Amino acid sequence: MQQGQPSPTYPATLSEVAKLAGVSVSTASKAINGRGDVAEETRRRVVETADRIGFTPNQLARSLLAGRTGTVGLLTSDLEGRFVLPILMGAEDAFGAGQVNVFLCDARGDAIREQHQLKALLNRRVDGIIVVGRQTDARPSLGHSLPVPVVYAYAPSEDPSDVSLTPDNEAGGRLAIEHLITCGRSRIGHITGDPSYEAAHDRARGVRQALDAAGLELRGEPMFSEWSERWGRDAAAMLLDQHPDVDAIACGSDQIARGVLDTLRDLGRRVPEDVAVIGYDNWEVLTTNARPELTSIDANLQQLGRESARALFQAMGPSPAEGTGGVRHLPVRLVIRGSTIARR
Amino acid sequence: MQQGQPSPTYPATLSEVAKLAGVSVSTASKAINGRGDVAEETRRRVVETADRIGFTPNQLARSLLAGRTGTVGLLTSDLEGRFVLPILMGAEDAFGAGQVNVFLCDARGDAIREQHQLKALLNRRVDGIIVVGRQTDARPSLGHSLPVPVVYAYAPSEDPSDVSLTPDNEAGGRLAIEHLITCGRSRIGHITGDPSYEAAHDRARGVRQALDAAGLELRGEPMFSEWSERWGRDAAAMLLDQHPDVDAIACGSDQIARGVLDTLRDLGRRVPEDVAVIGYDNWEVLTTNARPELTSIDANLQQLGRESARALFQAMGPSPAEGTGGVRHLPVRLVIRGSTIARR
DNA sequence: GAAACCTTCGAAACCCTTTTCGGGAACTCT
DNA sequence: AGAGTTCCCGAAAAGGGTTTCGAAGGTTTC
Repeated sequence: MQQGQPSPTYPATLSEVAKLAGVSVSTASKAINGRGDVAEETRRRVVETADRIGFTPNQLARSLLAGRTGTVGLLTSDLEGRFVLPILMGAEDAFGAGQVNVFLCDARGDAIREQHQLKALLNRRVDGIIVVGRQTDARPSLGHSLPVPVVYAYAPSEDPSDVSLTPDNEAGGRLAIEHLITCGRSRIGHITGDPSYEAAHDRARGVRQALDAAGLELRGEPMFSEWSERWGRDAAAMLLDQHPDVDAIACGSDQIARGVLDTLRDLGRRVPEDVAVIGYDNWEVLTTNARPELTSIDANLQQLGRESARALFQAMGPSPAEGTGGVRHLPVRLVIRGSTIARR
Repeated sequence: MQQGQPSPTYPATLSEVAKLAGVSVSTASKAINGRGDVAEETRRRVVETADRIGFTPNQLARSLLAGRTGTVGLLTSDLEGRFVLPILMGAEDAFGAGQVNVFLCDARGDAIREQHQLKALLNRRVDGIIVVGRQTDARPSLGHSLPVPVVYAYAPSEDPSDVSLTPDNEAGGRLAIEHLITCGRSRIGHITGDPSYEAAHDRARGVRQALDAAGLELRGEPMFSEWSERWGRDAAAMLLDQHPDVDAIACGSDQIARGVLDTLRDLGRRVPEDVAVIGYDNWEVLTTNARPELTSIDANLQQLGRESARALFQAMGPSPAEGTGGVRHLPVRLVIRGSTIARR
């Protein structure tokens, strides 16, 4: 079935519309785009014809002429897409759906591949590029010899004259501790992840700052290892062994927090009555299914995406607004659930 | 700093290369693309010049002429990207990185928005479209009046003459049960998710088939509700209450399996010694951090992406190979971990 | 020496749309 | 009636590359 039937071809071209309407291509163009002087009757006839045969202008030809394509490249090395997808959605929002389309390229963490993808994007004449990393550690700049503006999201560029947007992890650490203090806690431990991630140190620094500000001391040292539930379980056991009096644990990720919750349950400590627990990332699949549900810090990634898109848009515009370079740290948000405040 | 310095412009055009090399544009084109008759010495000179000024052909112009753009649209309504990203990566693999670029559009589950995005993709003259759903339930076809081929991945099209690729959930259900039987289990329960998902029923059907084939009976009925840990916990409690003798539980998702594991632990049942547990999806963040690590069924999504890309490529080619329509169910894979076989 | 042939290069058309500019027709004013 | 306006419309160029075809020049053959 269906065979032999030629697949429909692309919509008619402007010249076909013009021929059918009995005008020249230039008149047809002007009639459709509402530009120039075209008699009302002619315009109506052209538009009608265009509608009838389903004419839509070829963006390729339009882009070639205009020098702008209305496309943006999203160059990522975030294999899982936990960061890149909210950012993509935010970008789509900011650009207005359908106005700008996004080429998504995954460099798989490979610098060679990244160069390759970059070149492909430039050959397609994208109007701008957003680079999304998978860590908040600074990454090498793509350089300033590119013909289009670049915005670095999540992972900032090493070059301070680039435009970078990244979540404010330090503020996140502070926010977590301030919340715990508000909940009446004072004997607080901190279990976090891989020490090779700057995010871990930034959050730990925020934790310290908030504790200092409140005149409190951390129970033990911040515990670094890896971003896993397993480590969360093990670390919680160690922490409770050395500091049995802790009444709150701030965690560097939701995964770690899940592990911490497991250990607390195993040891018969009630959450949040005996020990409050707060996670980080607000990864819903983990937070909303925990027992009890997990309070967490949300990095507002979709917002980050919107802001990145806005910054790029700004840089793509006619007046690129000098001096906007540097790393912008975007605010994070506390999401309160049952692991820090008992359900009434 | 940096201000006043004009941002670098796009690379030189072919005519500039031609002028510098002292030849015509047509000769330059032929020299660079290795076509036509060009003297070796001339070719060398042109290529050298092109390299020197960093010439790369403008894909827009090339596409306009060729009628093919080397771009593909990925139209998704999978908000979380759990399915779309492996598929995207598989597609990139199959196309060859840099050869084909992918426009990723998120329709947010809105049909109007989908039409909008579709139109935008067609105006950009994509060579083909992959539609990715977030469920394996059949979805409305985009129709056959499109100028480019369409492949439906994960969510098949309702129209059997469309090309659809989806994981074989029935086989997955069978595979899970066969594995449990191999592990020596015979008193098996099945806890699964939202009954409005066809995937839940397909998997349950596979479970039945494998049990029938082995002459076994399911303990109780398959339990449907939602794809959450919470439901997994509650359902496991109910199942163990009514059928205390179960020695294995097949779960409809990894989230449910995590909940089941929690309840088993609370009730003091050892896993896998007393009760074996198997999940579904092989969502690594959940499976590898469970206690014990969770055996699961992997839908091979990256493979699905590769196959989708291949199918699209085939359909995009000169001989679209009639009669390839219909739903292809791709094989799934068992990933064995500690929740079904005790560590030695 | 002329005819036939080969090699190499360039002019021009083409893809599709937008925009500029000029010209024709109708109309108004003196 | 002739000059000056106004109103529409179309020819042409531009954007950057590819391809076809013909021409120029040199070489071989009779």
